Amino acid sequence: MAAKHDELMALYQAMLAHFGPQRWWPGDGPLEIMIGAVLTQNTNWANVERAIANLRRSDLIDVERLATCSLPRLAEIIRPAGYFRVKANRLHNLMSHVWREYGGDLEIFFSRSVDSLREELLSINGIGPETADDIVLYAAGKPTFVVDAYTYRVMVRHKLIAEDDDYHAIKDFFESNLPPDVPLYNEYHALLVATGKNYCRKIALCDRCPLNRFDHDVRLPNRE
DNA sequence: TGCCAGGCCGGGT
DNA sequence: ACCCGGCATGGC
Repeated sequence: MAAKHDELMALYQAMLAHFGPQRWWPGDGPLEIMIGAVLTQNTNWANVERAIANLRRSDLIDVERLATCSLPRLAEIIRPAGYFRVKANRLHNLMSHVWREYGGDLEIFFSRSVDSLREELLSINGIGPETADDIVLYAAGKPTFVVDAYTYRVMVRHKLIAEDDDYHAIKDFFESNLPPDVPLYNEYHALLVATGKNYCRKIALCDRCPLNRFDHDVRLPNRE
């Protein structure tokens, strides 16, 4: 436990020293964070920002209006985010749930244990483990560790996890070796994203990838 | 020009 | 229990 904790903190400090504080989530308020979490599924954040700007222009940063907006109209508004018909459904599912069950009151929705909130989010069609954890950590401000493609890429590259570890195994590795500290989980995930963007995508090619320079530039722990 | 981006679901084996 | 195709825009 202690050894893994130290390695994880060394990685954290290396990333922080190189990239500086990321100050996530790059969105305004809990509701926009929830919206962004859905829209950014497998999608570049720049496109998500356009979609959110459209929602603002249409005065749709609102649980009730999102829950009652027609799907074709919602889809057209979020078009720049890609997968727009799928995401219109997912956004609608999420907002309808919060509207129906909590009258759109996020404070009430978030007033429960991490596990209870996470399970409830996962029960909504279109909300998978990463989107649920994004919402729990960044919108609700509760300690859950977010795992995504960049997390996997960085952690496998440094042999801190196995290639066939699944979402829960990776999440559990962090949570078992770090204290449940919200600011730490927040910044850690954001730094993994900043770092992961600079790693080549195909692990098999990594040894010859020029971006391996980050092993030295950043002085990330590099276990051979 | 083709590849990539902060997933998730549903159907087939 | 896996494996896979589908979903889609915009930037480099």
